[in-house]
Amino acid sequence: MPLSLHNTLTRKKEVFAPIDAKKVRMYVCGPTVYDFAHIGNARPVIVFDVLYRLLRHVYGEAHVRYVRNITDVDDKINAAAKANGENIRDLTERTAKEFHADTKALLCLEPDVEPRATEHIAEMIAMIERLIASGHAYEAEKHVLFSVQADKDYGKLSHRNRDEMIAGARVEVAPYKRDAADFVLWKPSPDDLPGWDSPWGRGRPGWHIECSAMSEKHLGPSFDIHGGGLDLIFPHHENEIAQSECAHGGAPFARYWLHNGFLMVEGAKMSKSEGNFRTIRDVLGEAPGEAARFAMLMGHYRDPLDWTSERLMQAIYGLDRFYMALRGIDAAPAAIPVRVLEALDDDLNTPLAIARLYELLGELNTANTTADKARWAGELRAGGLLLGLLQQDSEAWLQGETIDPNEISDAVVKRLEERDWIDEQIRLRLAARQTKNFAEADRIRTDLALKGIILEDGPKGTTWRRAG
RNA sequence: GGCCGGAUGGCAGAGUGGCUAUGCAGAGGACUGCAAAUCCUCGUACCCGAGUUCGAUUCUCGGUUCGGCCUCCA
Repeated sequence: MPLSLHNTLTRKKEVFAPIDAKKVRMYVCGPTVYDFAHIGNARPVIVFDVLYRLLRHVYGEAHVRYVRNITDVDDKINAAAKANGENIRDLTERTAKEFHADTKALLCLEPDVEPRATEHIAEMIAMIERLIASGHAYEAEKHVLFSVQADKDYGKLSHRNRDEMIAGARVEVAPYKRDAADFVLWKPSPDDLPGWDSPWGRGRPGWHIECSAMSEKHLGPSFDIHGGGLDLIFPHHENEIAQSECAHGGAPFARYWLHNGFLMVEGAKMSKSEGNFRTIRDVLGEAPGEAARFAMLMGHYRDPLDWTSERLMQAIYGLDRFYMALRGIDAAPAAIPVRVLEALDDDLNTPLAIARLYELLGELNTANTTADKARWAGELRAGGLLLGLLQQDSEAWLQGETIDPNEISDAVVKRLEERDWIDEQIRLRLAARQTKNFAEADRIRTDLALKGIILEDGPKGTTWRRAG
């Protein structure tokens, strides 16, 4: 079954066919680095990571190029830097670093290229000049504006026409605009804000132009997939299309547009005033990154997703079951199971893919022979691969984070001591059981349970894990 | 006001014009010194109304409701 993706451009599911199968190209709008990323920002990062993994599987790792930008020039950044009295550059560097730590914890692969807006100012200026030359943009009072009337295709992504846009009550018409729908490509910067010399004076770019300039540089004028949040369809992506296609003499920009749905927290829209604002860092304090990732993929990427503690608990419990079943089994190498691939091929149906993983779990748990167990464990591991799940060691998941012996710290020493202590308790309990002193054995079990350690007696001896 | 997307059992969440989703929770059973894990068995479903059809949760229309976007804001 071929890979099919829902294309916002046509509002239909279409079979995916890249321009060049040897060079599949994807661009995803990345973060504006002014503060910790929130859990809503994590959604596209995880979703498109799954798509990236899938594309690499289908076309080969060397034949996929994934570009995700970092917006490091923006009015929100300027405002945030002013608010904390921080140097703008320091703020963007620090925030970008935190973002990388977050994505790593969420088990996302790094994009092939992560261009920054401030490093592509020259490309943006060049593109703006081309737009002016071709009559699609004009200068007015040190601003450069894109002329919507000059683009007959304007509105094809969001499916709205110019009149409908003007009908919106919230349009504010700047006096220098020829048309209310025109948007800024370049605007003047005062001395206390970031700015670059340009043919129109010292200034900074408008929001949309960076993606057009960076995608052109790193992927070429036409490429395969462009992704981002649903809220970016209009105006951001619509304007990107306008800029790029007009700058490229009408050559089609991205062919498949993918948009992930919105995220709510505990049934309500996430906002600082509601008190339910949740950063990725907050979530990582509540659960391991793999659980957050699993929780995110439990919903289909285009549907709204309600981020609740209940969902996170279910994800943790689900991973507990998978890793418990995989524990102690030497998984046989396996290809990605067809049933999982099929689910993902159908417009990234991750909830169905997860259901298929549960089917494999059932097979594993009911397998009778060592060979069968090895086989199903292998399929399960392989099935988790494209989802970025089930790749770690079972003990590491069940007993807490892995301990890096190279990292000597009080915390690590304490954890190692705790492990020795637990092993000792298990030995004592075993001795008690052998003399049928069950009261003592149960006392040890209860004692550990109170500390969140669950003992499990198996045919090969007693193992332990932390309670979810 | 305009454009768009949802609505499935207690919860999460797939899918289909007639036939088991899957997971959690719940009920019963097996196994077990206890526990954990696992296995087996069992309820409860497709927002409302009309239409198309032999038959609709699945298609069409209308309604209700939730959510998103409507210009510098992820």
